[in-house]
Amino acid sequence: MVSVVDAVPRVLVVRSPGDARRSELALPSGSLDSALDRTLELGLRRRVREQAGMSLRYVEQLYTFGDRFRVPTERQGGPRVLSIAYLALMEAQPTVDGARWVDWYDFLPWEDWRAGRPDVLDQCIKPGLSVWLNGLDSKEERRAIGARCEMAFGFDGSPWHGEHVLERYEILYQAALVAEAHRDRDDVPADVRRSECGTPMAVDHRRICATALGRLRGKISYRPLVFELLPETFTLLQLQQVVETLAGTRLHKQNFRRMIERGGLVEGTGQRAAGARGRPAERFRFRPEALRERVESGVAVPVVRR
Amino acid sequence: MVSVVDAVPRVLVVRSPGDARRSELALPSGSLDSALDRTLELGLRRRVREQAGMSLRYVEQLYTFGDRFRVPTERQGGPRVLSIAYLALMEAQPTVDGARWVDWYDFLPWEDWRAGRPDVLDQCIKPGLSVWLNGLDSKEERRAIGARCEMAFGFDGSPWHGEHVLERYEILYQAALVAEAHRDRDDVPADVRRSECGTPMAVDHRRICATALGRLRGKISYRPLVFELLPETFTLLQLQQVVETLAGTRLHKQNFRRMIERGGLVEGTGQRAAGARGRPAERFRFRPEALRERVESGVAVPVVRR
DNA sequence: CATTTTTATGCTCAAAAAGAGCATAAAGGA
DNA sequence: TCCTTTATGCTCTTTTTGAGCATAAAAATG
Repeated sequence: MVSVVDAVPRVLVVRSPGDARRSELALPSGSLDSALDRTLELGLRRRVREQAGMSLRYVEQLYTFGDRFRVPTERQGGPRVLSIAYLALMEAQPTVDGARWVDWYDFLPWEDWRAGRPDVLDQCIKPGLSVWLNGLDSKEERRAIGARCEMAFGFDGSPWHGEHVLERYEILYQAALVAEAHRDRDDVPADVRRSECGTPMAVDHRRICATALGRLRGKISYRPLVFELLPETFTLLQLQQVVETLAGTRLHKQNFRRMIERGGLVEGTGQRAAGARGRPAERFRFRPEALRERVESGVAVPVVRR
Repeated sequence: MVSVVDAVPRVLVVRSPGDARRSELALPSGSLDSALDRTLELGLRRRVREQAGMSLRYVEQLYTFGDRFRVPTERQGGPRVLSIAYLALMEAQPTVDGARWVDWYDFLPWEDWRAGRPDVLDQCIKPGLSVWLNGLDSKEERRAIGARCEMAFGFDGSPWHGEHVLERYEILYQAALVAEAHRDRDDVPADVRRSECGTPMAVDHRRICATALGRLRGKISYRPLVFELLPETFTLLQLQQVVETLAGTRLHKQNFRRMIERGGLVEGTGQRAAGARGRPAERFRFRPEALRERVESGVAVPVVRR
């Protein structure tokens, strides 16, 4: 469950059950009630309604995670657990009991380029990956994995691909630069406790967050998802900030406005927003009819039109 | 499992188990062996290796299907079945026993626009949907669903969106224009046996095919998936035909060539293809290093660059 | 063998879109 | 009043797209 407030992307987390000393931050979860739930998505909605009193609007299935020993109970002979992760977009709502909205980038700080290149990249990740690479046995492996790191993190002039979030997390996990790797694996020597990046989460929930952010970044450019995160009417600056927040980068204001307006996804209401700092902005609303008019985005697929 | 041969997209199907009279075409499937398989994907690969003697290259998780009564055994009190569908791309290989490569568009004929607007659209689908719409009770519902049909099938000037494959299948299923609807549901009067479109499949496998085609169409434009379906070296016409085959539409040859070459994803080998009809074409090969140089596709996300 | 057909490939031209930034408008605060 | 801040309009250049003409190099045809 994701929302955006004040230019901060927020994800709903709870304290993981279990003993308090080792309690970790976790995504809300629960098991499927075969008898009650006609579909997986309806089951999810029912659970959220009952437990958090919220009714979800936009929901999409993200990925099914099923690696062995993914959850600790499997190590003690428990059954194989499959987790079907869903992504829900919403306006922020007050939370009940243990649940909190937490800045998504607390968990993935290297993904936030809005204030320029994030410090953690040069302070922790680049040196950490170097150490890891040098520790690898085969020269061939060093070269291949080094290239993979370059591509993923945009080192040495490689471009940064916003949507490769999962790839970056996987690398950090393998390099034991996230705390979860130390927790889960035996092969990390205790003295190699390298600087760890970002706030850890329970089980593989940080991987799920990374999957979700990557999916979202890939999708905002060709699907009108952002409007799920905004109120009924909004200014173009609000819209821009939500996109910036998810994309993790700054946008060119005038050109953003031009594209939005040309796309026709949005229409002015004539009202202006009050209370802000400078000149008041016009309020816009999403125009779902636009979806019917819009043409294919068509990147690199030049169709013949007669 | 998908391959492309001679400009025909092919999907591997088997005869569904069960008694021969009611035998249907089905996608290959099997259940997870918790003990053997460390990850879901490895389990899939093992199964394909053992049962079909093929080793898969590109594999991606598609979707997890979990509606109640999706498989018939659930109606007789059987356990809830979750199916985690995967999409694999490969060069066509000889098949074993019951397995066959079947033209994907046999199952989804309305998706193939390569030879112009498919007949089935005007002959079956448009009239069939009209009958269905007129049979709906509320006027409001007729209007809303009518608009959804227009958008999905591009009636009345709405543009055709290649990747909305699943949406179209869902509509046809609800309108009982595919045989599966008659098989699964009780609410379809037997006398309303409207003309049915395409070859039916077992269980919800045609829905899975639709999901896969939609995913593939959405993804080919920004990920180099096509090369998984091609041999080591290939001509630009072959490459174009594979894209056309998946996109279900014709492309502009010269511009396609220009885009491919500008993208740098491909490099000439200097060899020329023999045996063809006209002037022999140069053979190209995929250039994975290009991924490192490529910039973001960036549709509608105008980043500020300093 | 000359001619036709077929496919490959190079190149041009106009229209549309993207990238960058200047200029003016309209508010609040010092 | 003047300064700061945000909104919005507009220009200008560079790229990218969409369309199609022209030529090259093979096989097919007569």
